Amino acid sequence: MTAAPVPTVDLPALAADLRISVFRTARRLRYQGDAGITPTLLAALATIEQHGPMTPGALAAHEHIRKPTTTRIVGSLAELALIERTPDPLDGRVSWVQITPTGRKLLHRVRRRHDAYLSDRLKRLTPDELQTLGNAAEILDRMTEADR
Amino acid sequence: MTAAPVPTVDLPALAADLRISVFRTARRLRYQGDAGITPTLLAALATIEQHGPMTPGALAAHEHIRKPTTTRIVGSLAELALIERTPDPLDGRVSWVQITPTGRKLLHRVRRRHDAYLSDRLKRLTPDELQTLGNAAEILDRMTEADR
DNA sequence: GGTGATAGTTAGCATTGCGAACTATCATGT
DNA sequence: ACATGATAGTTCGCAATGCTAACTATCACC
Repeated sequence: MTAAPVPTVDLPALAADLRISVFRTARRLRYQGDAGITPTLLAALATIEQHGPMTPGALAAHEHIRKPTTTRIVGSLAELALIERTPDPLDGRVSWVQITPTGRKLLHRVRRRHDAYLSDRLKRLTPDELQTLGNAAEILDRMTEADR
Repeated sequence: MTAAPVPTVDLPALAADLRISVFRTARRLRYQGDAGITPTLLAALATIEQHGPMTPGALAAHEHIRKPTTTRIVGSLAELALIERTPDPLDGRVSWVQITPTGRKLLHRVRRRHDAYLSDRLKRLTPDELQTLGNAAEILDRMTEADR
């Protein structure tokens, strides 16, 4: 299945294909996902764990979402006791959010066992294909991170 | 950049990573560029063009969406004059939708030049990385198509 | 002609993104 | 000290997009 090297890549075509593939896959994942947590919250929680304590503003920048959206996400995560908010002692405007043990546990549990839909489908792929998807995930992350 | 072959693939971890990456990328794409038609409508329109005249039910199956969602999408596309509905002459329950010249024009225009955001970012990648993304798109399509 | 299956619609809900406008706090210049 | 403007976060309301449940209309079949 490994295609021969391509001399010239058709960028617009790749862009169109990728857009539709990613969009459709995301739609499926949103509604097939179990995990007990929505993709939006999961992504935010993962970011908070990965970067340690951070302000809502920093979270917004990382997730590429606007501040009002962040407010709601942080509120939801806090209500689920997955994160904790503490006010900044020096600057009364800012607050800090960090993951709680509960949040960490959920995150790890989700990572380990709760992705049945996706895992089932991944199981049918070859190691090469899995490798490709892993690399692609990393590339997508880097790509969408690149404009700040 | 090409990682060494991995003996055992951590499937759940890959699933979690992929879920988050795809989700975040989709979110970025949804709110970037465009100006004219939403990703949902675009994907549906592309399917209708690709498969020729089809019933709303067939569209639902293809896009993996439910019938009420299809009703709304078809309604929106028809209102924009991008598709046309005609009743089935033999079966009073079914109707057929097909793309109009206007719809085809929009679709092609969008394909050609509306992906500036994505193309810009793709431009910064190496040919290897582009190849990986192209392969990944194909794998994702195959993977999400596989359960009907 | 009655019964159950099928195609599509309507109604209502939840999630998740946005922008505009607001509050509270801080920093700065006079 | 204090007005002015910048910054962090919130509230509000809107729009898109998915769902389920329940409905209508039509068909297929005995």
